[in-house]
Amino acid sequence: MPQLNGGGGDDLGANDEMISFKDEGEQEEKISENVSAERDLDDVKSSLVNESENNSSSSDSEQTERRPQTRPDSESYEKTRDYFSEALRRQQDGGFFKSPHYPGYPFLMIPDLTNPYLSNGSLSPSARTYLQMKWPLLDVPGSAGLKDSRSPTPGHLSNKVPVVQHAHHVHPLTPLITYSNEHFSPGTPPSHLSPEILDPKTGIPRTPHPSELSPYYPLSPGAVGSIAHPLSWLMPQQGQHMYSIPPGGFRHPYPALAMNASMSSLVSSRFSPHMVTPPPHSLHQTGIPHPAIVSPAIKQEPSSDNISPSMHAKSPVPPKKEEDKKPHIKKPLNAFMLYMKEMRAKVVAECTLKESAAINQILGRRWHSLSREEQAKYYELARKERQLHSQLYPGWSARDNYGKRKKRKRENKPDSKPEDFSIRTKKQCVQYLPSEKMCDSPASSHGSMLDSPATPSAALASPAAPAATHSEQAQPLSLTTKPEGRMHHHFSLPGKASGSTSSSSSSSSSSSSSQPSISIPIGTSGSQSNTPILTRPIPFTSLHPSMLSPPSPFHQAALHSHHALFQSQPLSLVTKPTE
DNA sequence: TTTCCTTTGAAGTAA
DNA sequence: TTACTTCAAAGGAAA
Repeated sequence: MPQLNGGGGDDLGANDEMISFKDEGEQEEKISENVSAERDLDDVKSSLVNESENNSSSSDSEQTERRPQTRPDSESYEKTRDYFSEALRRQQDGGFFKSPHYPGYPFLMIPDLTNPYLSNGSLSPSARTYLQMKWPLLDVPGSAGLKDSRSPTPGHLSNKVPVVQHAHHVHPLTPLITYSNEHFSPGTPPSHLSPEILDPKTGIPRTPHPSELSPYYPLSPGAVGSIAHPLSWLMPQQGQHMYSIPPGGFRHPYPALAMNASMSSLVSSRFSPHMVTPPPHSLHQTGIPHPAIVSPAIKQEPSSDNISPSMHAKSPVPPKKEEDKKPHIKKPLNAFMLYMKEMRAKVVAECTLKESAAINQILGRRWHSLSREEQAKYYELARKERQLHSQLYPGWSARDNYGKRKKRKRENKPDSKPEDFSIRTKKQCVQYLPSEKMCDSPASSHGSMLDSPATPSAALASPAAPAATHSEQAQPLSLTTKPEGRMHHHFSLPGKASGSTSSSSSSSSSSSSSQPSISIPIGTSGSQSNTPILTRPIPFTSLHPSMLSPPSPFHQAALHSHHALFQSQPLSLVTKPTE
């Protein structure tokens, strides 16, 4: 098991985030991955060709058209974020991470800047990218960056899937750039790096109008004039603050001073000037969003009672008004979210599915099918994101976002029996994954959490709950059926159960079981419960046959086909009486 | 137009 | 410490 950095206190997600599982299908998966990698490599190549073609032509008019001048901030940076995610994916698929140099760090997170050169003496692409991110004005050999003055912007991205890839420009930490990729995007250099843009019609370089900065600096309509200088981020003494500081958010008077060296190096390229001198108030002066910031205008999440007391206390402006201006700082993405962002497009392309719920189910299974190394890189990314986020918003707390989203109607109705899952599940189990579209994840065939009885609990182990308790591991695989109508086939596995799953379970449990559904035990947080009582109903048809429980002939057939898997695991069939 | 769905993980709260 | 809740992304579906 790869050890991540010895696991210090701040090393969230390192050792304990490893999900250890393996099954007999892993080899096969690897093979297919290699094939896929080759294919993706070809994609990268072709995309690069397309990119140059697009660059040389003014054919991005379509993209330009779909790029509103006053694009919502969030959209812009989300696109950019996607862009990076996609780029990251391609870079990975391109084999960049196929052979991690550091077993303990299977995911090469940060190039060794002290030696950002490849063995042959050339500057590694990632290092180049990083250098450019770190020192945007640094003229890095290799043309990786500055040539991008004309490179496509996030606006070139399609709505769903980034079209243009800059795989060779993108740093593996691209998800981290989400907090500032508008400004430091390697593939989309900020305007201060390329003060000239090409007139799409004439091709003549010209100074962009502020409104044209939106792809890079998605400005809120009223904030355009706030930009003092394109290089203001490098000139804090006269520039504006690029990143919004949550009202009352900074409890640390000098957030930048709280940075550790590594983080400051990581962050400095993007944030330091602004971190050093927090703005006098919460307003995002430039309107330049941080990816983690959602303008209230975009995401209406009102009610003054949502504002943290500290915000009330520290802000002279009335809560109502402040609320309007207060940016919504989003939570940093966790590992799975990063993975989702990266893989969603792929899954969508493969499966022709569009419903995110279904996609997410697949992604969830794929997530479990990932090797430890693959997961590790996402955990590491997530860790970096959290670090970066915490450095960016030292005073921010996840609690700040509590109540900003409409509470889901879920959970046990007060008048319903808490243990009655079948009654509790009001909503229909959507047939997310039609059988003919069982574009399944490797998980189902290569050892998803369900298919890996060998080490199921390990596969389900949460980073937060690194090692499933012994009791969990020892728990027999139980199949629980519920008779009739609201029958649930509880395919109970010993498992992880992230604490969050309780919420998921709650929401899921609101699913009606008019269709047979399979319930994956969620328990609670890995070490929290030894008894997987709670189950998460999964749409019956959304599951791979291997995930089906035996009661029905179909289930049995499926089970039979996977008997080998189950043979290795204690199996108990439990019929739950109707309650 | 808003919320739900669905996933996992992180972080928060309550007991 | 444990158990539970909320939110992060995504976008079609449903209300």
